[in-house]
Amino acid sequence: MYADVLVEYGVKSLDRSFTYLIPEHLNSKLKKGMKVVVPFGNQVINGFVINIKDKTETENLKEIISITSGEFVLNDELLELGKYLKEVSMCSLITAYNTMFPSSMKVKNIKSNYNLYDIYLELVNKEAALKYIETSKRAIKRNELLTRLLNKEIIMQKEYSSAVVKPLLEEKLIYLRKETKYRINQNVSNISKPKLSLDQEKAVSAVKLNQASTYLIHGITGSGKTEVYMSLIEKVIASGKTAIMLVPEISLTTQIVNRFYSRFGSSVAIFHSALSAGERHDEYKKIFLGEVKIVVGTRSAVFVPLQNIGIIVIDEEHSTNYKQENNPRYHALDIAKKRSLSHNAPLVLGSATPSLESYARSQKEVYKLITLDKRIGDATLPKITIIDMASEYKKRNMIISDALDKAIKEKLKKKEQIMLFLNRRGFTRIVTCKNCGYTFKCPHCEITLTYHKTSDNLKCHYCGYTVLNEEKCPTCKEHSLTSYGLGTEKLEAEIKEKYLDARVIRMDADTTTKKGSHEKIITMIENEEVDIVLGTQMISKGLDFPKVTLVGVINADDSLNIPDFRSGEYTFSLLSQVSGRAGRSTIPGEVIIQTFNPDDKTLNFVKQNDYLNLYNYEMNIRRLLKYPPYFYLTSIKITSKDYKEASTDATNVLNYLKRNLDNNVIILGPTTAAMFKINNIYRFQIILKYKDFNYLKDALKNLDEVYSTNKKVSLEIDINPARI
DNA sequence: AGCACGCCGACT
DNA sequence: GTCGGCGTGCTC
Repeated sequence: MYADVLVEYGVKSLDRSFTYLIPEHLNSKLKKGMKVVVPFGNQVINGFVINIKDKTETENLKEIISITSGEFVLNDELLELGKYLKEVSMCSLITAYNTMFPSSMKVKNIKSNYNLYDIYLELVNKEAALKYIETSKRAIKRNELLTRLLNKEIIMQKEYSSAVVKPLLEEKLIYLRKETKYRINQNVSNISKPKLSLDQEKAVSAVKLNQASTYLIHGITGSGKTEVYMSLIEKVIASGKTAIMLVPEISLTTQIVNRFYSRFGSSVAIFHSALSAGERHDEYKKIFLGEVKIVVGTRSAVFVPLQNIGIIVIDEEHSTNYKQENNPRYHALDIAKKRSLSHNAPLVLGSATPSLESYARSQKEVYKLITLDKRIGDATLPKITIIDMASEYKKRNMIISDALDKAIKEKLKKKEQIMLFLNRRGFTRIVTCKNCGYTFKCPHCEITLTYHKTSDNLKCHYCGYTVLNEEKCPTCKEHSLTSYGLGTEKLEAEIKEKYLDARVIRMDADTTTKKGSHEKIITMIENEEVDIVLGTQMISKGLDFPKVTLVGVINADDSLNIPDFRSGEYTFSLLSQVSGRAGRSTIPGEVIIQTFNPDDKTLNFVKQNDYLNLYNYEMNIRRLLKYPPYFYLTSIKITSKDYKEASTDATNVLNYLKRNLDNNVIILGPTTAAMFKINNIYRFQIILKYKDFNYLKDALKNLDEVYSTNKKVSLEIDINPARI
């Protein structure tokens, strides 16, 4: 028998299988979907079996050395899914299969055994034990052990020393029973499930099970989408099937998974990239063995080997986190759709601010639209005010406007909580010299450095490059450095100074680096140990604190000004999410948005909480400028350490595309990419706009093939990029 | 990806 | 004379 094997290198030049002879002793054991060790050239490497056959043309075959996949095997559905992943993301097949395994099991690193056990002592038979106790009265400990076992007590091996246990084992009076021990264990505490509102009931019954349709739940913040997901999943579980629930980021899995644990107990597994290798192995094992029915996780959880899937839910479906930014550049939504089809199961997308693509599909009835437009209980949407910072500047209010100041003082007096949102970490943004105009920039990325006061240094937020803060300007040696811009660190200092009695906490990438610090801050807010929470996007999503009644957006302009055609959509979504943190229970909430563009359309749609008009307004622009959802995009980045090489090859790629694509495809560029120089690598970009991917599929494949052997210049092809 | 093979330049 | 630079080609 022979096996077709993919080798472990995820490079394009090796993206094909090699045939090996299966040695006699592996003949019955080896199956496709398993990992193996094979000789390759004059090295010994890892491989992955994709096919087993009894005939071959190839001569001089080498033999497979051993099987290394241990307990896990990819099933037929997942083997097919891998081919699909390769197709939609243009990665090599082995890269596709690698991303589908938990990384502890990736072909590259094989650790012999991740399994953990609890070991219990068990009696072989009663009579022998009784006889032993009778005849060896002096063995006090051993007799005690046997007596306890006779009384049906559960005893773990580690309760007794080996001096006690070993002789009993040798005399075959007792034996060891191993029970798999999982690192993550749920505490099952059945909370009574809340009664659904009429709207929620309707939403639940609108979703038809056992049918591969896609639904879009457009539900405003606080409208109880999670409860709808849980009811649907409950129905699915009751019918004997399983469910995948995707959330956009790891910090949200912890929150959601706790709700799932208390509702569904031990039938829930958690799956995301921040689990330790051992934890991931355990969760994967539970899923693989069918011990759990529900998997809650981030993007990568869309590949879990659940069988008999009855529903897939993608919460916050607009989140760009569902698109992987590096190889393989897949979107969890595409994978979920594929799996929904193979399992004949509904796919449910939910968001308060759906992506334009998804909403457009719901308008064309490709997706079935379900709307939830009321908050749960007596909660109402917060009142939103827009403040013009230009006139505040004239009053010398550089950071906090009069209106926000008044509101903060009022809430502090009432002992309610306040959230301040500023989407920029660090202290100040730019440090320049007033004398000669010198600006500190990252030597590797050409990005202005951000000053961090706590560590008194300047950091590049792209590559992490750090220099000590200087007193003098490095070029003109004058003491005339000043800084502009505002980051969360400076905001924190300002707030602490301004509201002396308030308890303030900052939540951003710099204060949540340690494991568990994120949860700690959340607990502090929940226990009302803080009055003012300030932070970046981290505070915008999913958090549900009933005592928060005021949200202040310090500077709404940052996200409006990012150079991406989606900046309006992105700003609307972000600010709606942030605003949604206010007034989630009985006390009405209030939101104050500070900006230099008070007349901006997007901000006024946020103020009116008007998704539909944002949608219409944006769609008009997208249609005129030929952007998604009217056209699809593919971005091709031409990157190299050598500026000249990158530049000339960018032109070469352009010429190739011009020659090989018909005029159905619009070619833009090459331009320097948004982040032109990152980590000393220069990046040029070409954008393609088209209606049908088939117009460019072959040309892209050829390009990719040609550059697979180029060591100086590489191509990054991103189909449907989340950002350009 | 990694490694051998091979063909040119400057050194104990 | 030889050591070593990295361009090219191949791996069941």
